[in-house]
Amino acid sequence: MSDQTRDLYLHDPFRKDGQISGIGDTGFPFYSDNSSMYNHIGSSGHDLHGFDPAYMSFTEHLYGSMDYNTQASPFGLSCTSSEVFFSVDGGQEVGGGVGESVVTGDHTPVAANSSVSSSSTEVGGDEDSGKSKKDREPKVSEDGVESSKKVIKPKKKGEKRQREPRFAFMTKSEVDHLEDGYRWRKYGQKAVKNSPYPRSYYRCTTQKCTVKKHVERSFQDPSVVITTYEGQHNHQSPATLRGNTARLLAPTMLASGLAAPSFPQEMMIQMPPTNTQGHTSSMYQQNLNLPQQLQLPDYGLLQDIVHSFPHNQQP
DNA sequence: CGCATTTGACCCGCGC
DNA sequence: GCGCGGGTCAAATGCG
Repeated sequence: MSDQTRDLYLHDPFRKDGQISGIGDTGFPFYSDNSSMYNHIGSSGHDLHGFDPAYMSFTEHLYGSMDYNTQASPFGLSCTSSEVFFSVDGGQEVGGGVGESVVTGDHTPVAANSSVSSSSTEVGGDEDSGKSKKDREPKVSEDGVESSKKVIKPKKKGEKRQREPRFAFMTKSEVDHLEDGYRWRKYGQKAVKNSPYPRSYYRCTTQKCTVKKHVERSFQDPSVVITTYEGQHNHQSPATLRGNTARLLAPTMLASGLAAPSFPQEMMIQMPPTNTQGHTSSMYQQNLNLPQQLQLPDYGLLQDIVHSFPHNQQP
């Protein structure tokens, strides 16, 4: 292959339809809307500089309006500081798919733009999306003997597997699995190509909740954990039920523009300051992938944040 | 004992 | 069509 850098992107969990999303030097994969307002970021080479302002705005707003004492952090993660890089895969089909990827120096991950073109409009599906493999049934031979191996569930042809909207963000943390107020069960782990660190797959343990997330560590910057959420909780966070109601932003909402938010508001609820496990999580906002017609519900903070970004998405 | 994690195998989509 | 990589399943195992 011509360039090694490209190889780094191969493990991009967001890669879809052959398109590779950009990744910063931490290997963080981002979907980004090519038509988004951050394209300039992607083309500035060492983009930290180019992106910094937006990044600062984002975090500043976060902490400006958030009760920092609660150690609240976006996404309800127990983090103490917050540099957050996150990206959303809203599943919106975006015209023109020229992706740009950026590699930056040092360990500051930087957004890279690429086309999102997330194939299937991910939003369309309800809870069943992404479950195409779910209905596996034990293979039973004609005489009723179950074959040892797993089986294929009947699935309609041409029925493309749909995915829930996803968003990802990076967190500087020593622990892989960040506490976010929900209960998760790990259901798989896979080695990530070109990375010494495995990716872990978690599923919300609440019944009927189909939210999943994967967590992997950046191989470029092992201190950075990349968390990708997929789906929408249909229940309240256990933390919430325990009486914690500090509100946080929903990245989802940022992502949104989506027909339906990927996450309920509960997602923004902060849980108790649980960062006792050594997260130093600073979260890096890497790439905000805002749809053009961003419709912001009444999430004041969110609006602030959004407004802090360059305004070239105005019609 | 019940629940969570580990882990190898399998399925699927995609690129070649 | 084949191979690869991502994602998921489920039996085995571990733990409180």
